[in-house]
Amino acid sequence: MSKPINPPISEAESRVMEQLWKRAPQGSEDLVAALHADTGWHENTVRTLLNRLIRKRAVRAERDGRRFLYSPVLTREAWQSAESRSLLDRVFGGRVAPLLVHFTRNEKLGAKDIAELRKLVDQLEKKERRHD
Amino acid sequence: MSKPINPPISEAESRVMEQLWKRAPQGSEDLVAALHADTGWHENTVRTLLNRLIRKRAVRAERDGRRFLYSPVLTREAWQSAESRSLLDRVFGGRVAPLLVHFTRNEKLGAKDIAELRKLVDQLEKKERRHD
DNA sequence: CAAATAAAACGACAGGTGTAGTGTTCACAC
DNA sequence: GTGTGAACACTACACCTGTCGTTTTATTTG
Repeated sequence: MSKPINPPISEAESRVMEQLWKRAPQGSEDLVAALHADTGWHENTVRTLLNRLIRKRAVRAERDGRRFLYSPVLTREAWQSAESRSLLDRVFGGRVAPLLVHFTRNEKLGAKDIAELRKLVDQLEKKERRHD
Repeated sequence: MSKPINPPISEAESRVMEQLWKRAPQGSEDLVAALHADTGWHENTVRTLLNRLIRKRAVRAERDGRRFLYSPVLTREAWQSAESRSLLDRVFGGRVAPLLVHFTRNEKLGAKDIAELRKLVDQLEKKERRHD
């Protein structure tokens, strides 16, 4: 049983993940091209990041003839969850309410955001009543 | 005019800030004691962190006889804002709604949390109407 | 086959972080 | 005025990150 390790992925690494979440599998050529366009990174920078992501079990590489095809293993949702939870624990003592207060107070929300939030609250209340 | 630099403060450094946010100013003795109790850190570890925080302009030290008294310069709110914004930009593409959806969906909210959220939404809607 | 090249592997290096160890200073107790 | 000890300063060091450079290997082509 090889212990599954999933260390946090770094900022630069997450840029690579973004590409893979958009489309997968992809060969390194495409990844290098897209990321060079986005960030100016050198080819080897991208390869290094890919290898680090593989070591972290966030990406899988499968041979395709002479090259590799890369696919994400970590999902975007799982990553968002991990990062969100980290913020919640580190910065807001694990309590959701202060975090939500912070975001609703300090970020400019458009009418659409507010509508969406209201829908969420309605749903939450309904579930709460059903569940009491 | 020395340009004011405020690099991000690290995880360990934030633990020191927490102590200073609870009470300030404090001498290093108290800080060392509290953080040793909380984390097991050695005295010198705490001093190193304090010095790094001073270099980052997040903490101020004033002489008090032969010792120093330390006070936070960075406020907890400013730090929370910076960290939150960083998550928002890095992980949610700067869009608040998906972040809120994520938190309300994936974190268990108690009745109190929900009530608080509803109050917030009500306020937001009122402001929105006033402001249309 | 030998040369050219593309892809991958491996190595590098500076700056940040976590976590101390060692050196220095200065008031105080003789 | 000398030794002691608390508080501070300086140094260390391994690991992570961002960012490549260099070397090896496999493939294509004249």
